[in-house]
Amino acid sequence: MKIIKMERDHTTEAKIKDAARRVFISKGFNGCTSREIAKEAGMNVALVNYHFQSKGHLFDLVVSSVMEDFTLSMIDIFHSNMPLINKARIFIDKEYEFLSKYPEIPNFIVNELGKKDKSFFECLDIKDKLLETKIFEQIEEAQKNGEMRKIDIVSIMLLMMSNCHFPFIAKPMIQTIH
Amino acid sequence: MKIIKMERDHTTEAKIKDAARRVFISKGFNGCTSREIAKEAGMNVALVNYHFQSKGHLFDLVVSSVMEDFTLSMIDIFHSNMPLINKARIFIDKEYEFLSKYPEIPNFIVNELGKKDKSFFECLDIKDKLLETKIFEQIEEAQKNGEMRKIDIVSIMLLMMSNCHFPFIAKPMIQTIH
DNA sequence: AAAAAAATTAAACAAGCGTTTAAAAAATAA
DNA sequence: TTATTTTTTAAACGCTTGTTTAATTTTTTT
Repeated sequence: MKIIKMERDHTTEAKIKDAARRVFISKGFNGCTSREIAKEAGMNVALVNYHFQSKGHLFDLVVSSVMEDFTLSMIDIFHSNMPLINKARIFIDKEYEFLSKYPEIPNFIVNELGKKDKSFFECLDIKDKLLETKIFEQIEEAQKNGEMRKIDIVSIMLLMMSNCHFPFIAKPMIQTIH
Repeated sequence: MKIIKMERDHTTEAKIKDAARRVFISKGFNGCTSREIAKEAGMNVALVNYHFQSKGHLFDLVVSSVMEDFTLSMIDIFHSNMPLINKARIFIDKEYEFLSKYPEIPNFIVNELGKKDKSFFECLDIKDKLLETKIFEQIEEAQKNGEMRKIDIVSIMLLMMSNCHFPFIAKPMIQTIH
């Protein structure tokens, strides 16, 4: 293990992590092997464990990385001072932009999150980051002013995300039926 | 292999298939083992292969069974002579009823369908059964009469299913964030 | 340039996998 | 009953899995 890193995207570690991300996302934790990840990275199998201890640990790093990507644009929008209706519009736009780029991620998150220990995700502090955002106060105010019907934010986000994500998640099902 | 079956729900075959259904749905094909299924059924491992040839074949049977359950209530509603708006309401009600009973199924379908060979699902003739339904003509008529804005049926179903299924699919994600 | 540390490799490890075998048990047919 | 077929079993098969080892190559330090 290096002490001073090269901080480049082409170190062995980075190559393996990138390969792992691709493979894990498309096949899931149980659907792939350490050897497959190593091959995708063009590396020897033993290097996976040399640099990342275990397949499970590497997987946790990938999940963290994916969740970060996933929540980043979302948090950004919520932080801004735009009016609520604009936030909703831009949120949906950004969601589709993200989903077009990484169509496999919703399914990956939804799938692999269910299997993992809940406490693992607390350290990702997604909830905290969302709470720092202005959106909650904004919604509360809009509801007081009567500009918006009373519905809690979780339901709102659920509705928006349902319609954004589901088409990507259900793509194989739709292709089968239709 | 029996020639004349007992046709009971308590034959070895039925017990194994039921156990397999439970295990496959909650853990996926790669997430479980033949031994696990056998144990869940209270049977010897070898019986799985004796009665069902292979793990893969048993899985295909489970997928077919699940897809049948999944589409059955849907098809039923579409076949009826109700007005369109009632069909939509009852469709949503039935979806929620089904999803409350089998909350893991949407995720299972969405997940395992993506991995399978497409041609396998053609024999399930879901599309054919949907086409036999009156709903397509009904929609076309409603759109001609101006009772409904022009939007194709696939999009309609996608929207309805998005909002019904996504909450169940995304449950672990929501629990993590919220 | 020599010595020390880090990175990479091929090979092996035990454990678990799906599946098969061959013998015992149970059910059916004669 | 005896004979025959079907069902169940424990054990083993070959193979793949994640991981480790020990030797080699590369890089860094002195």
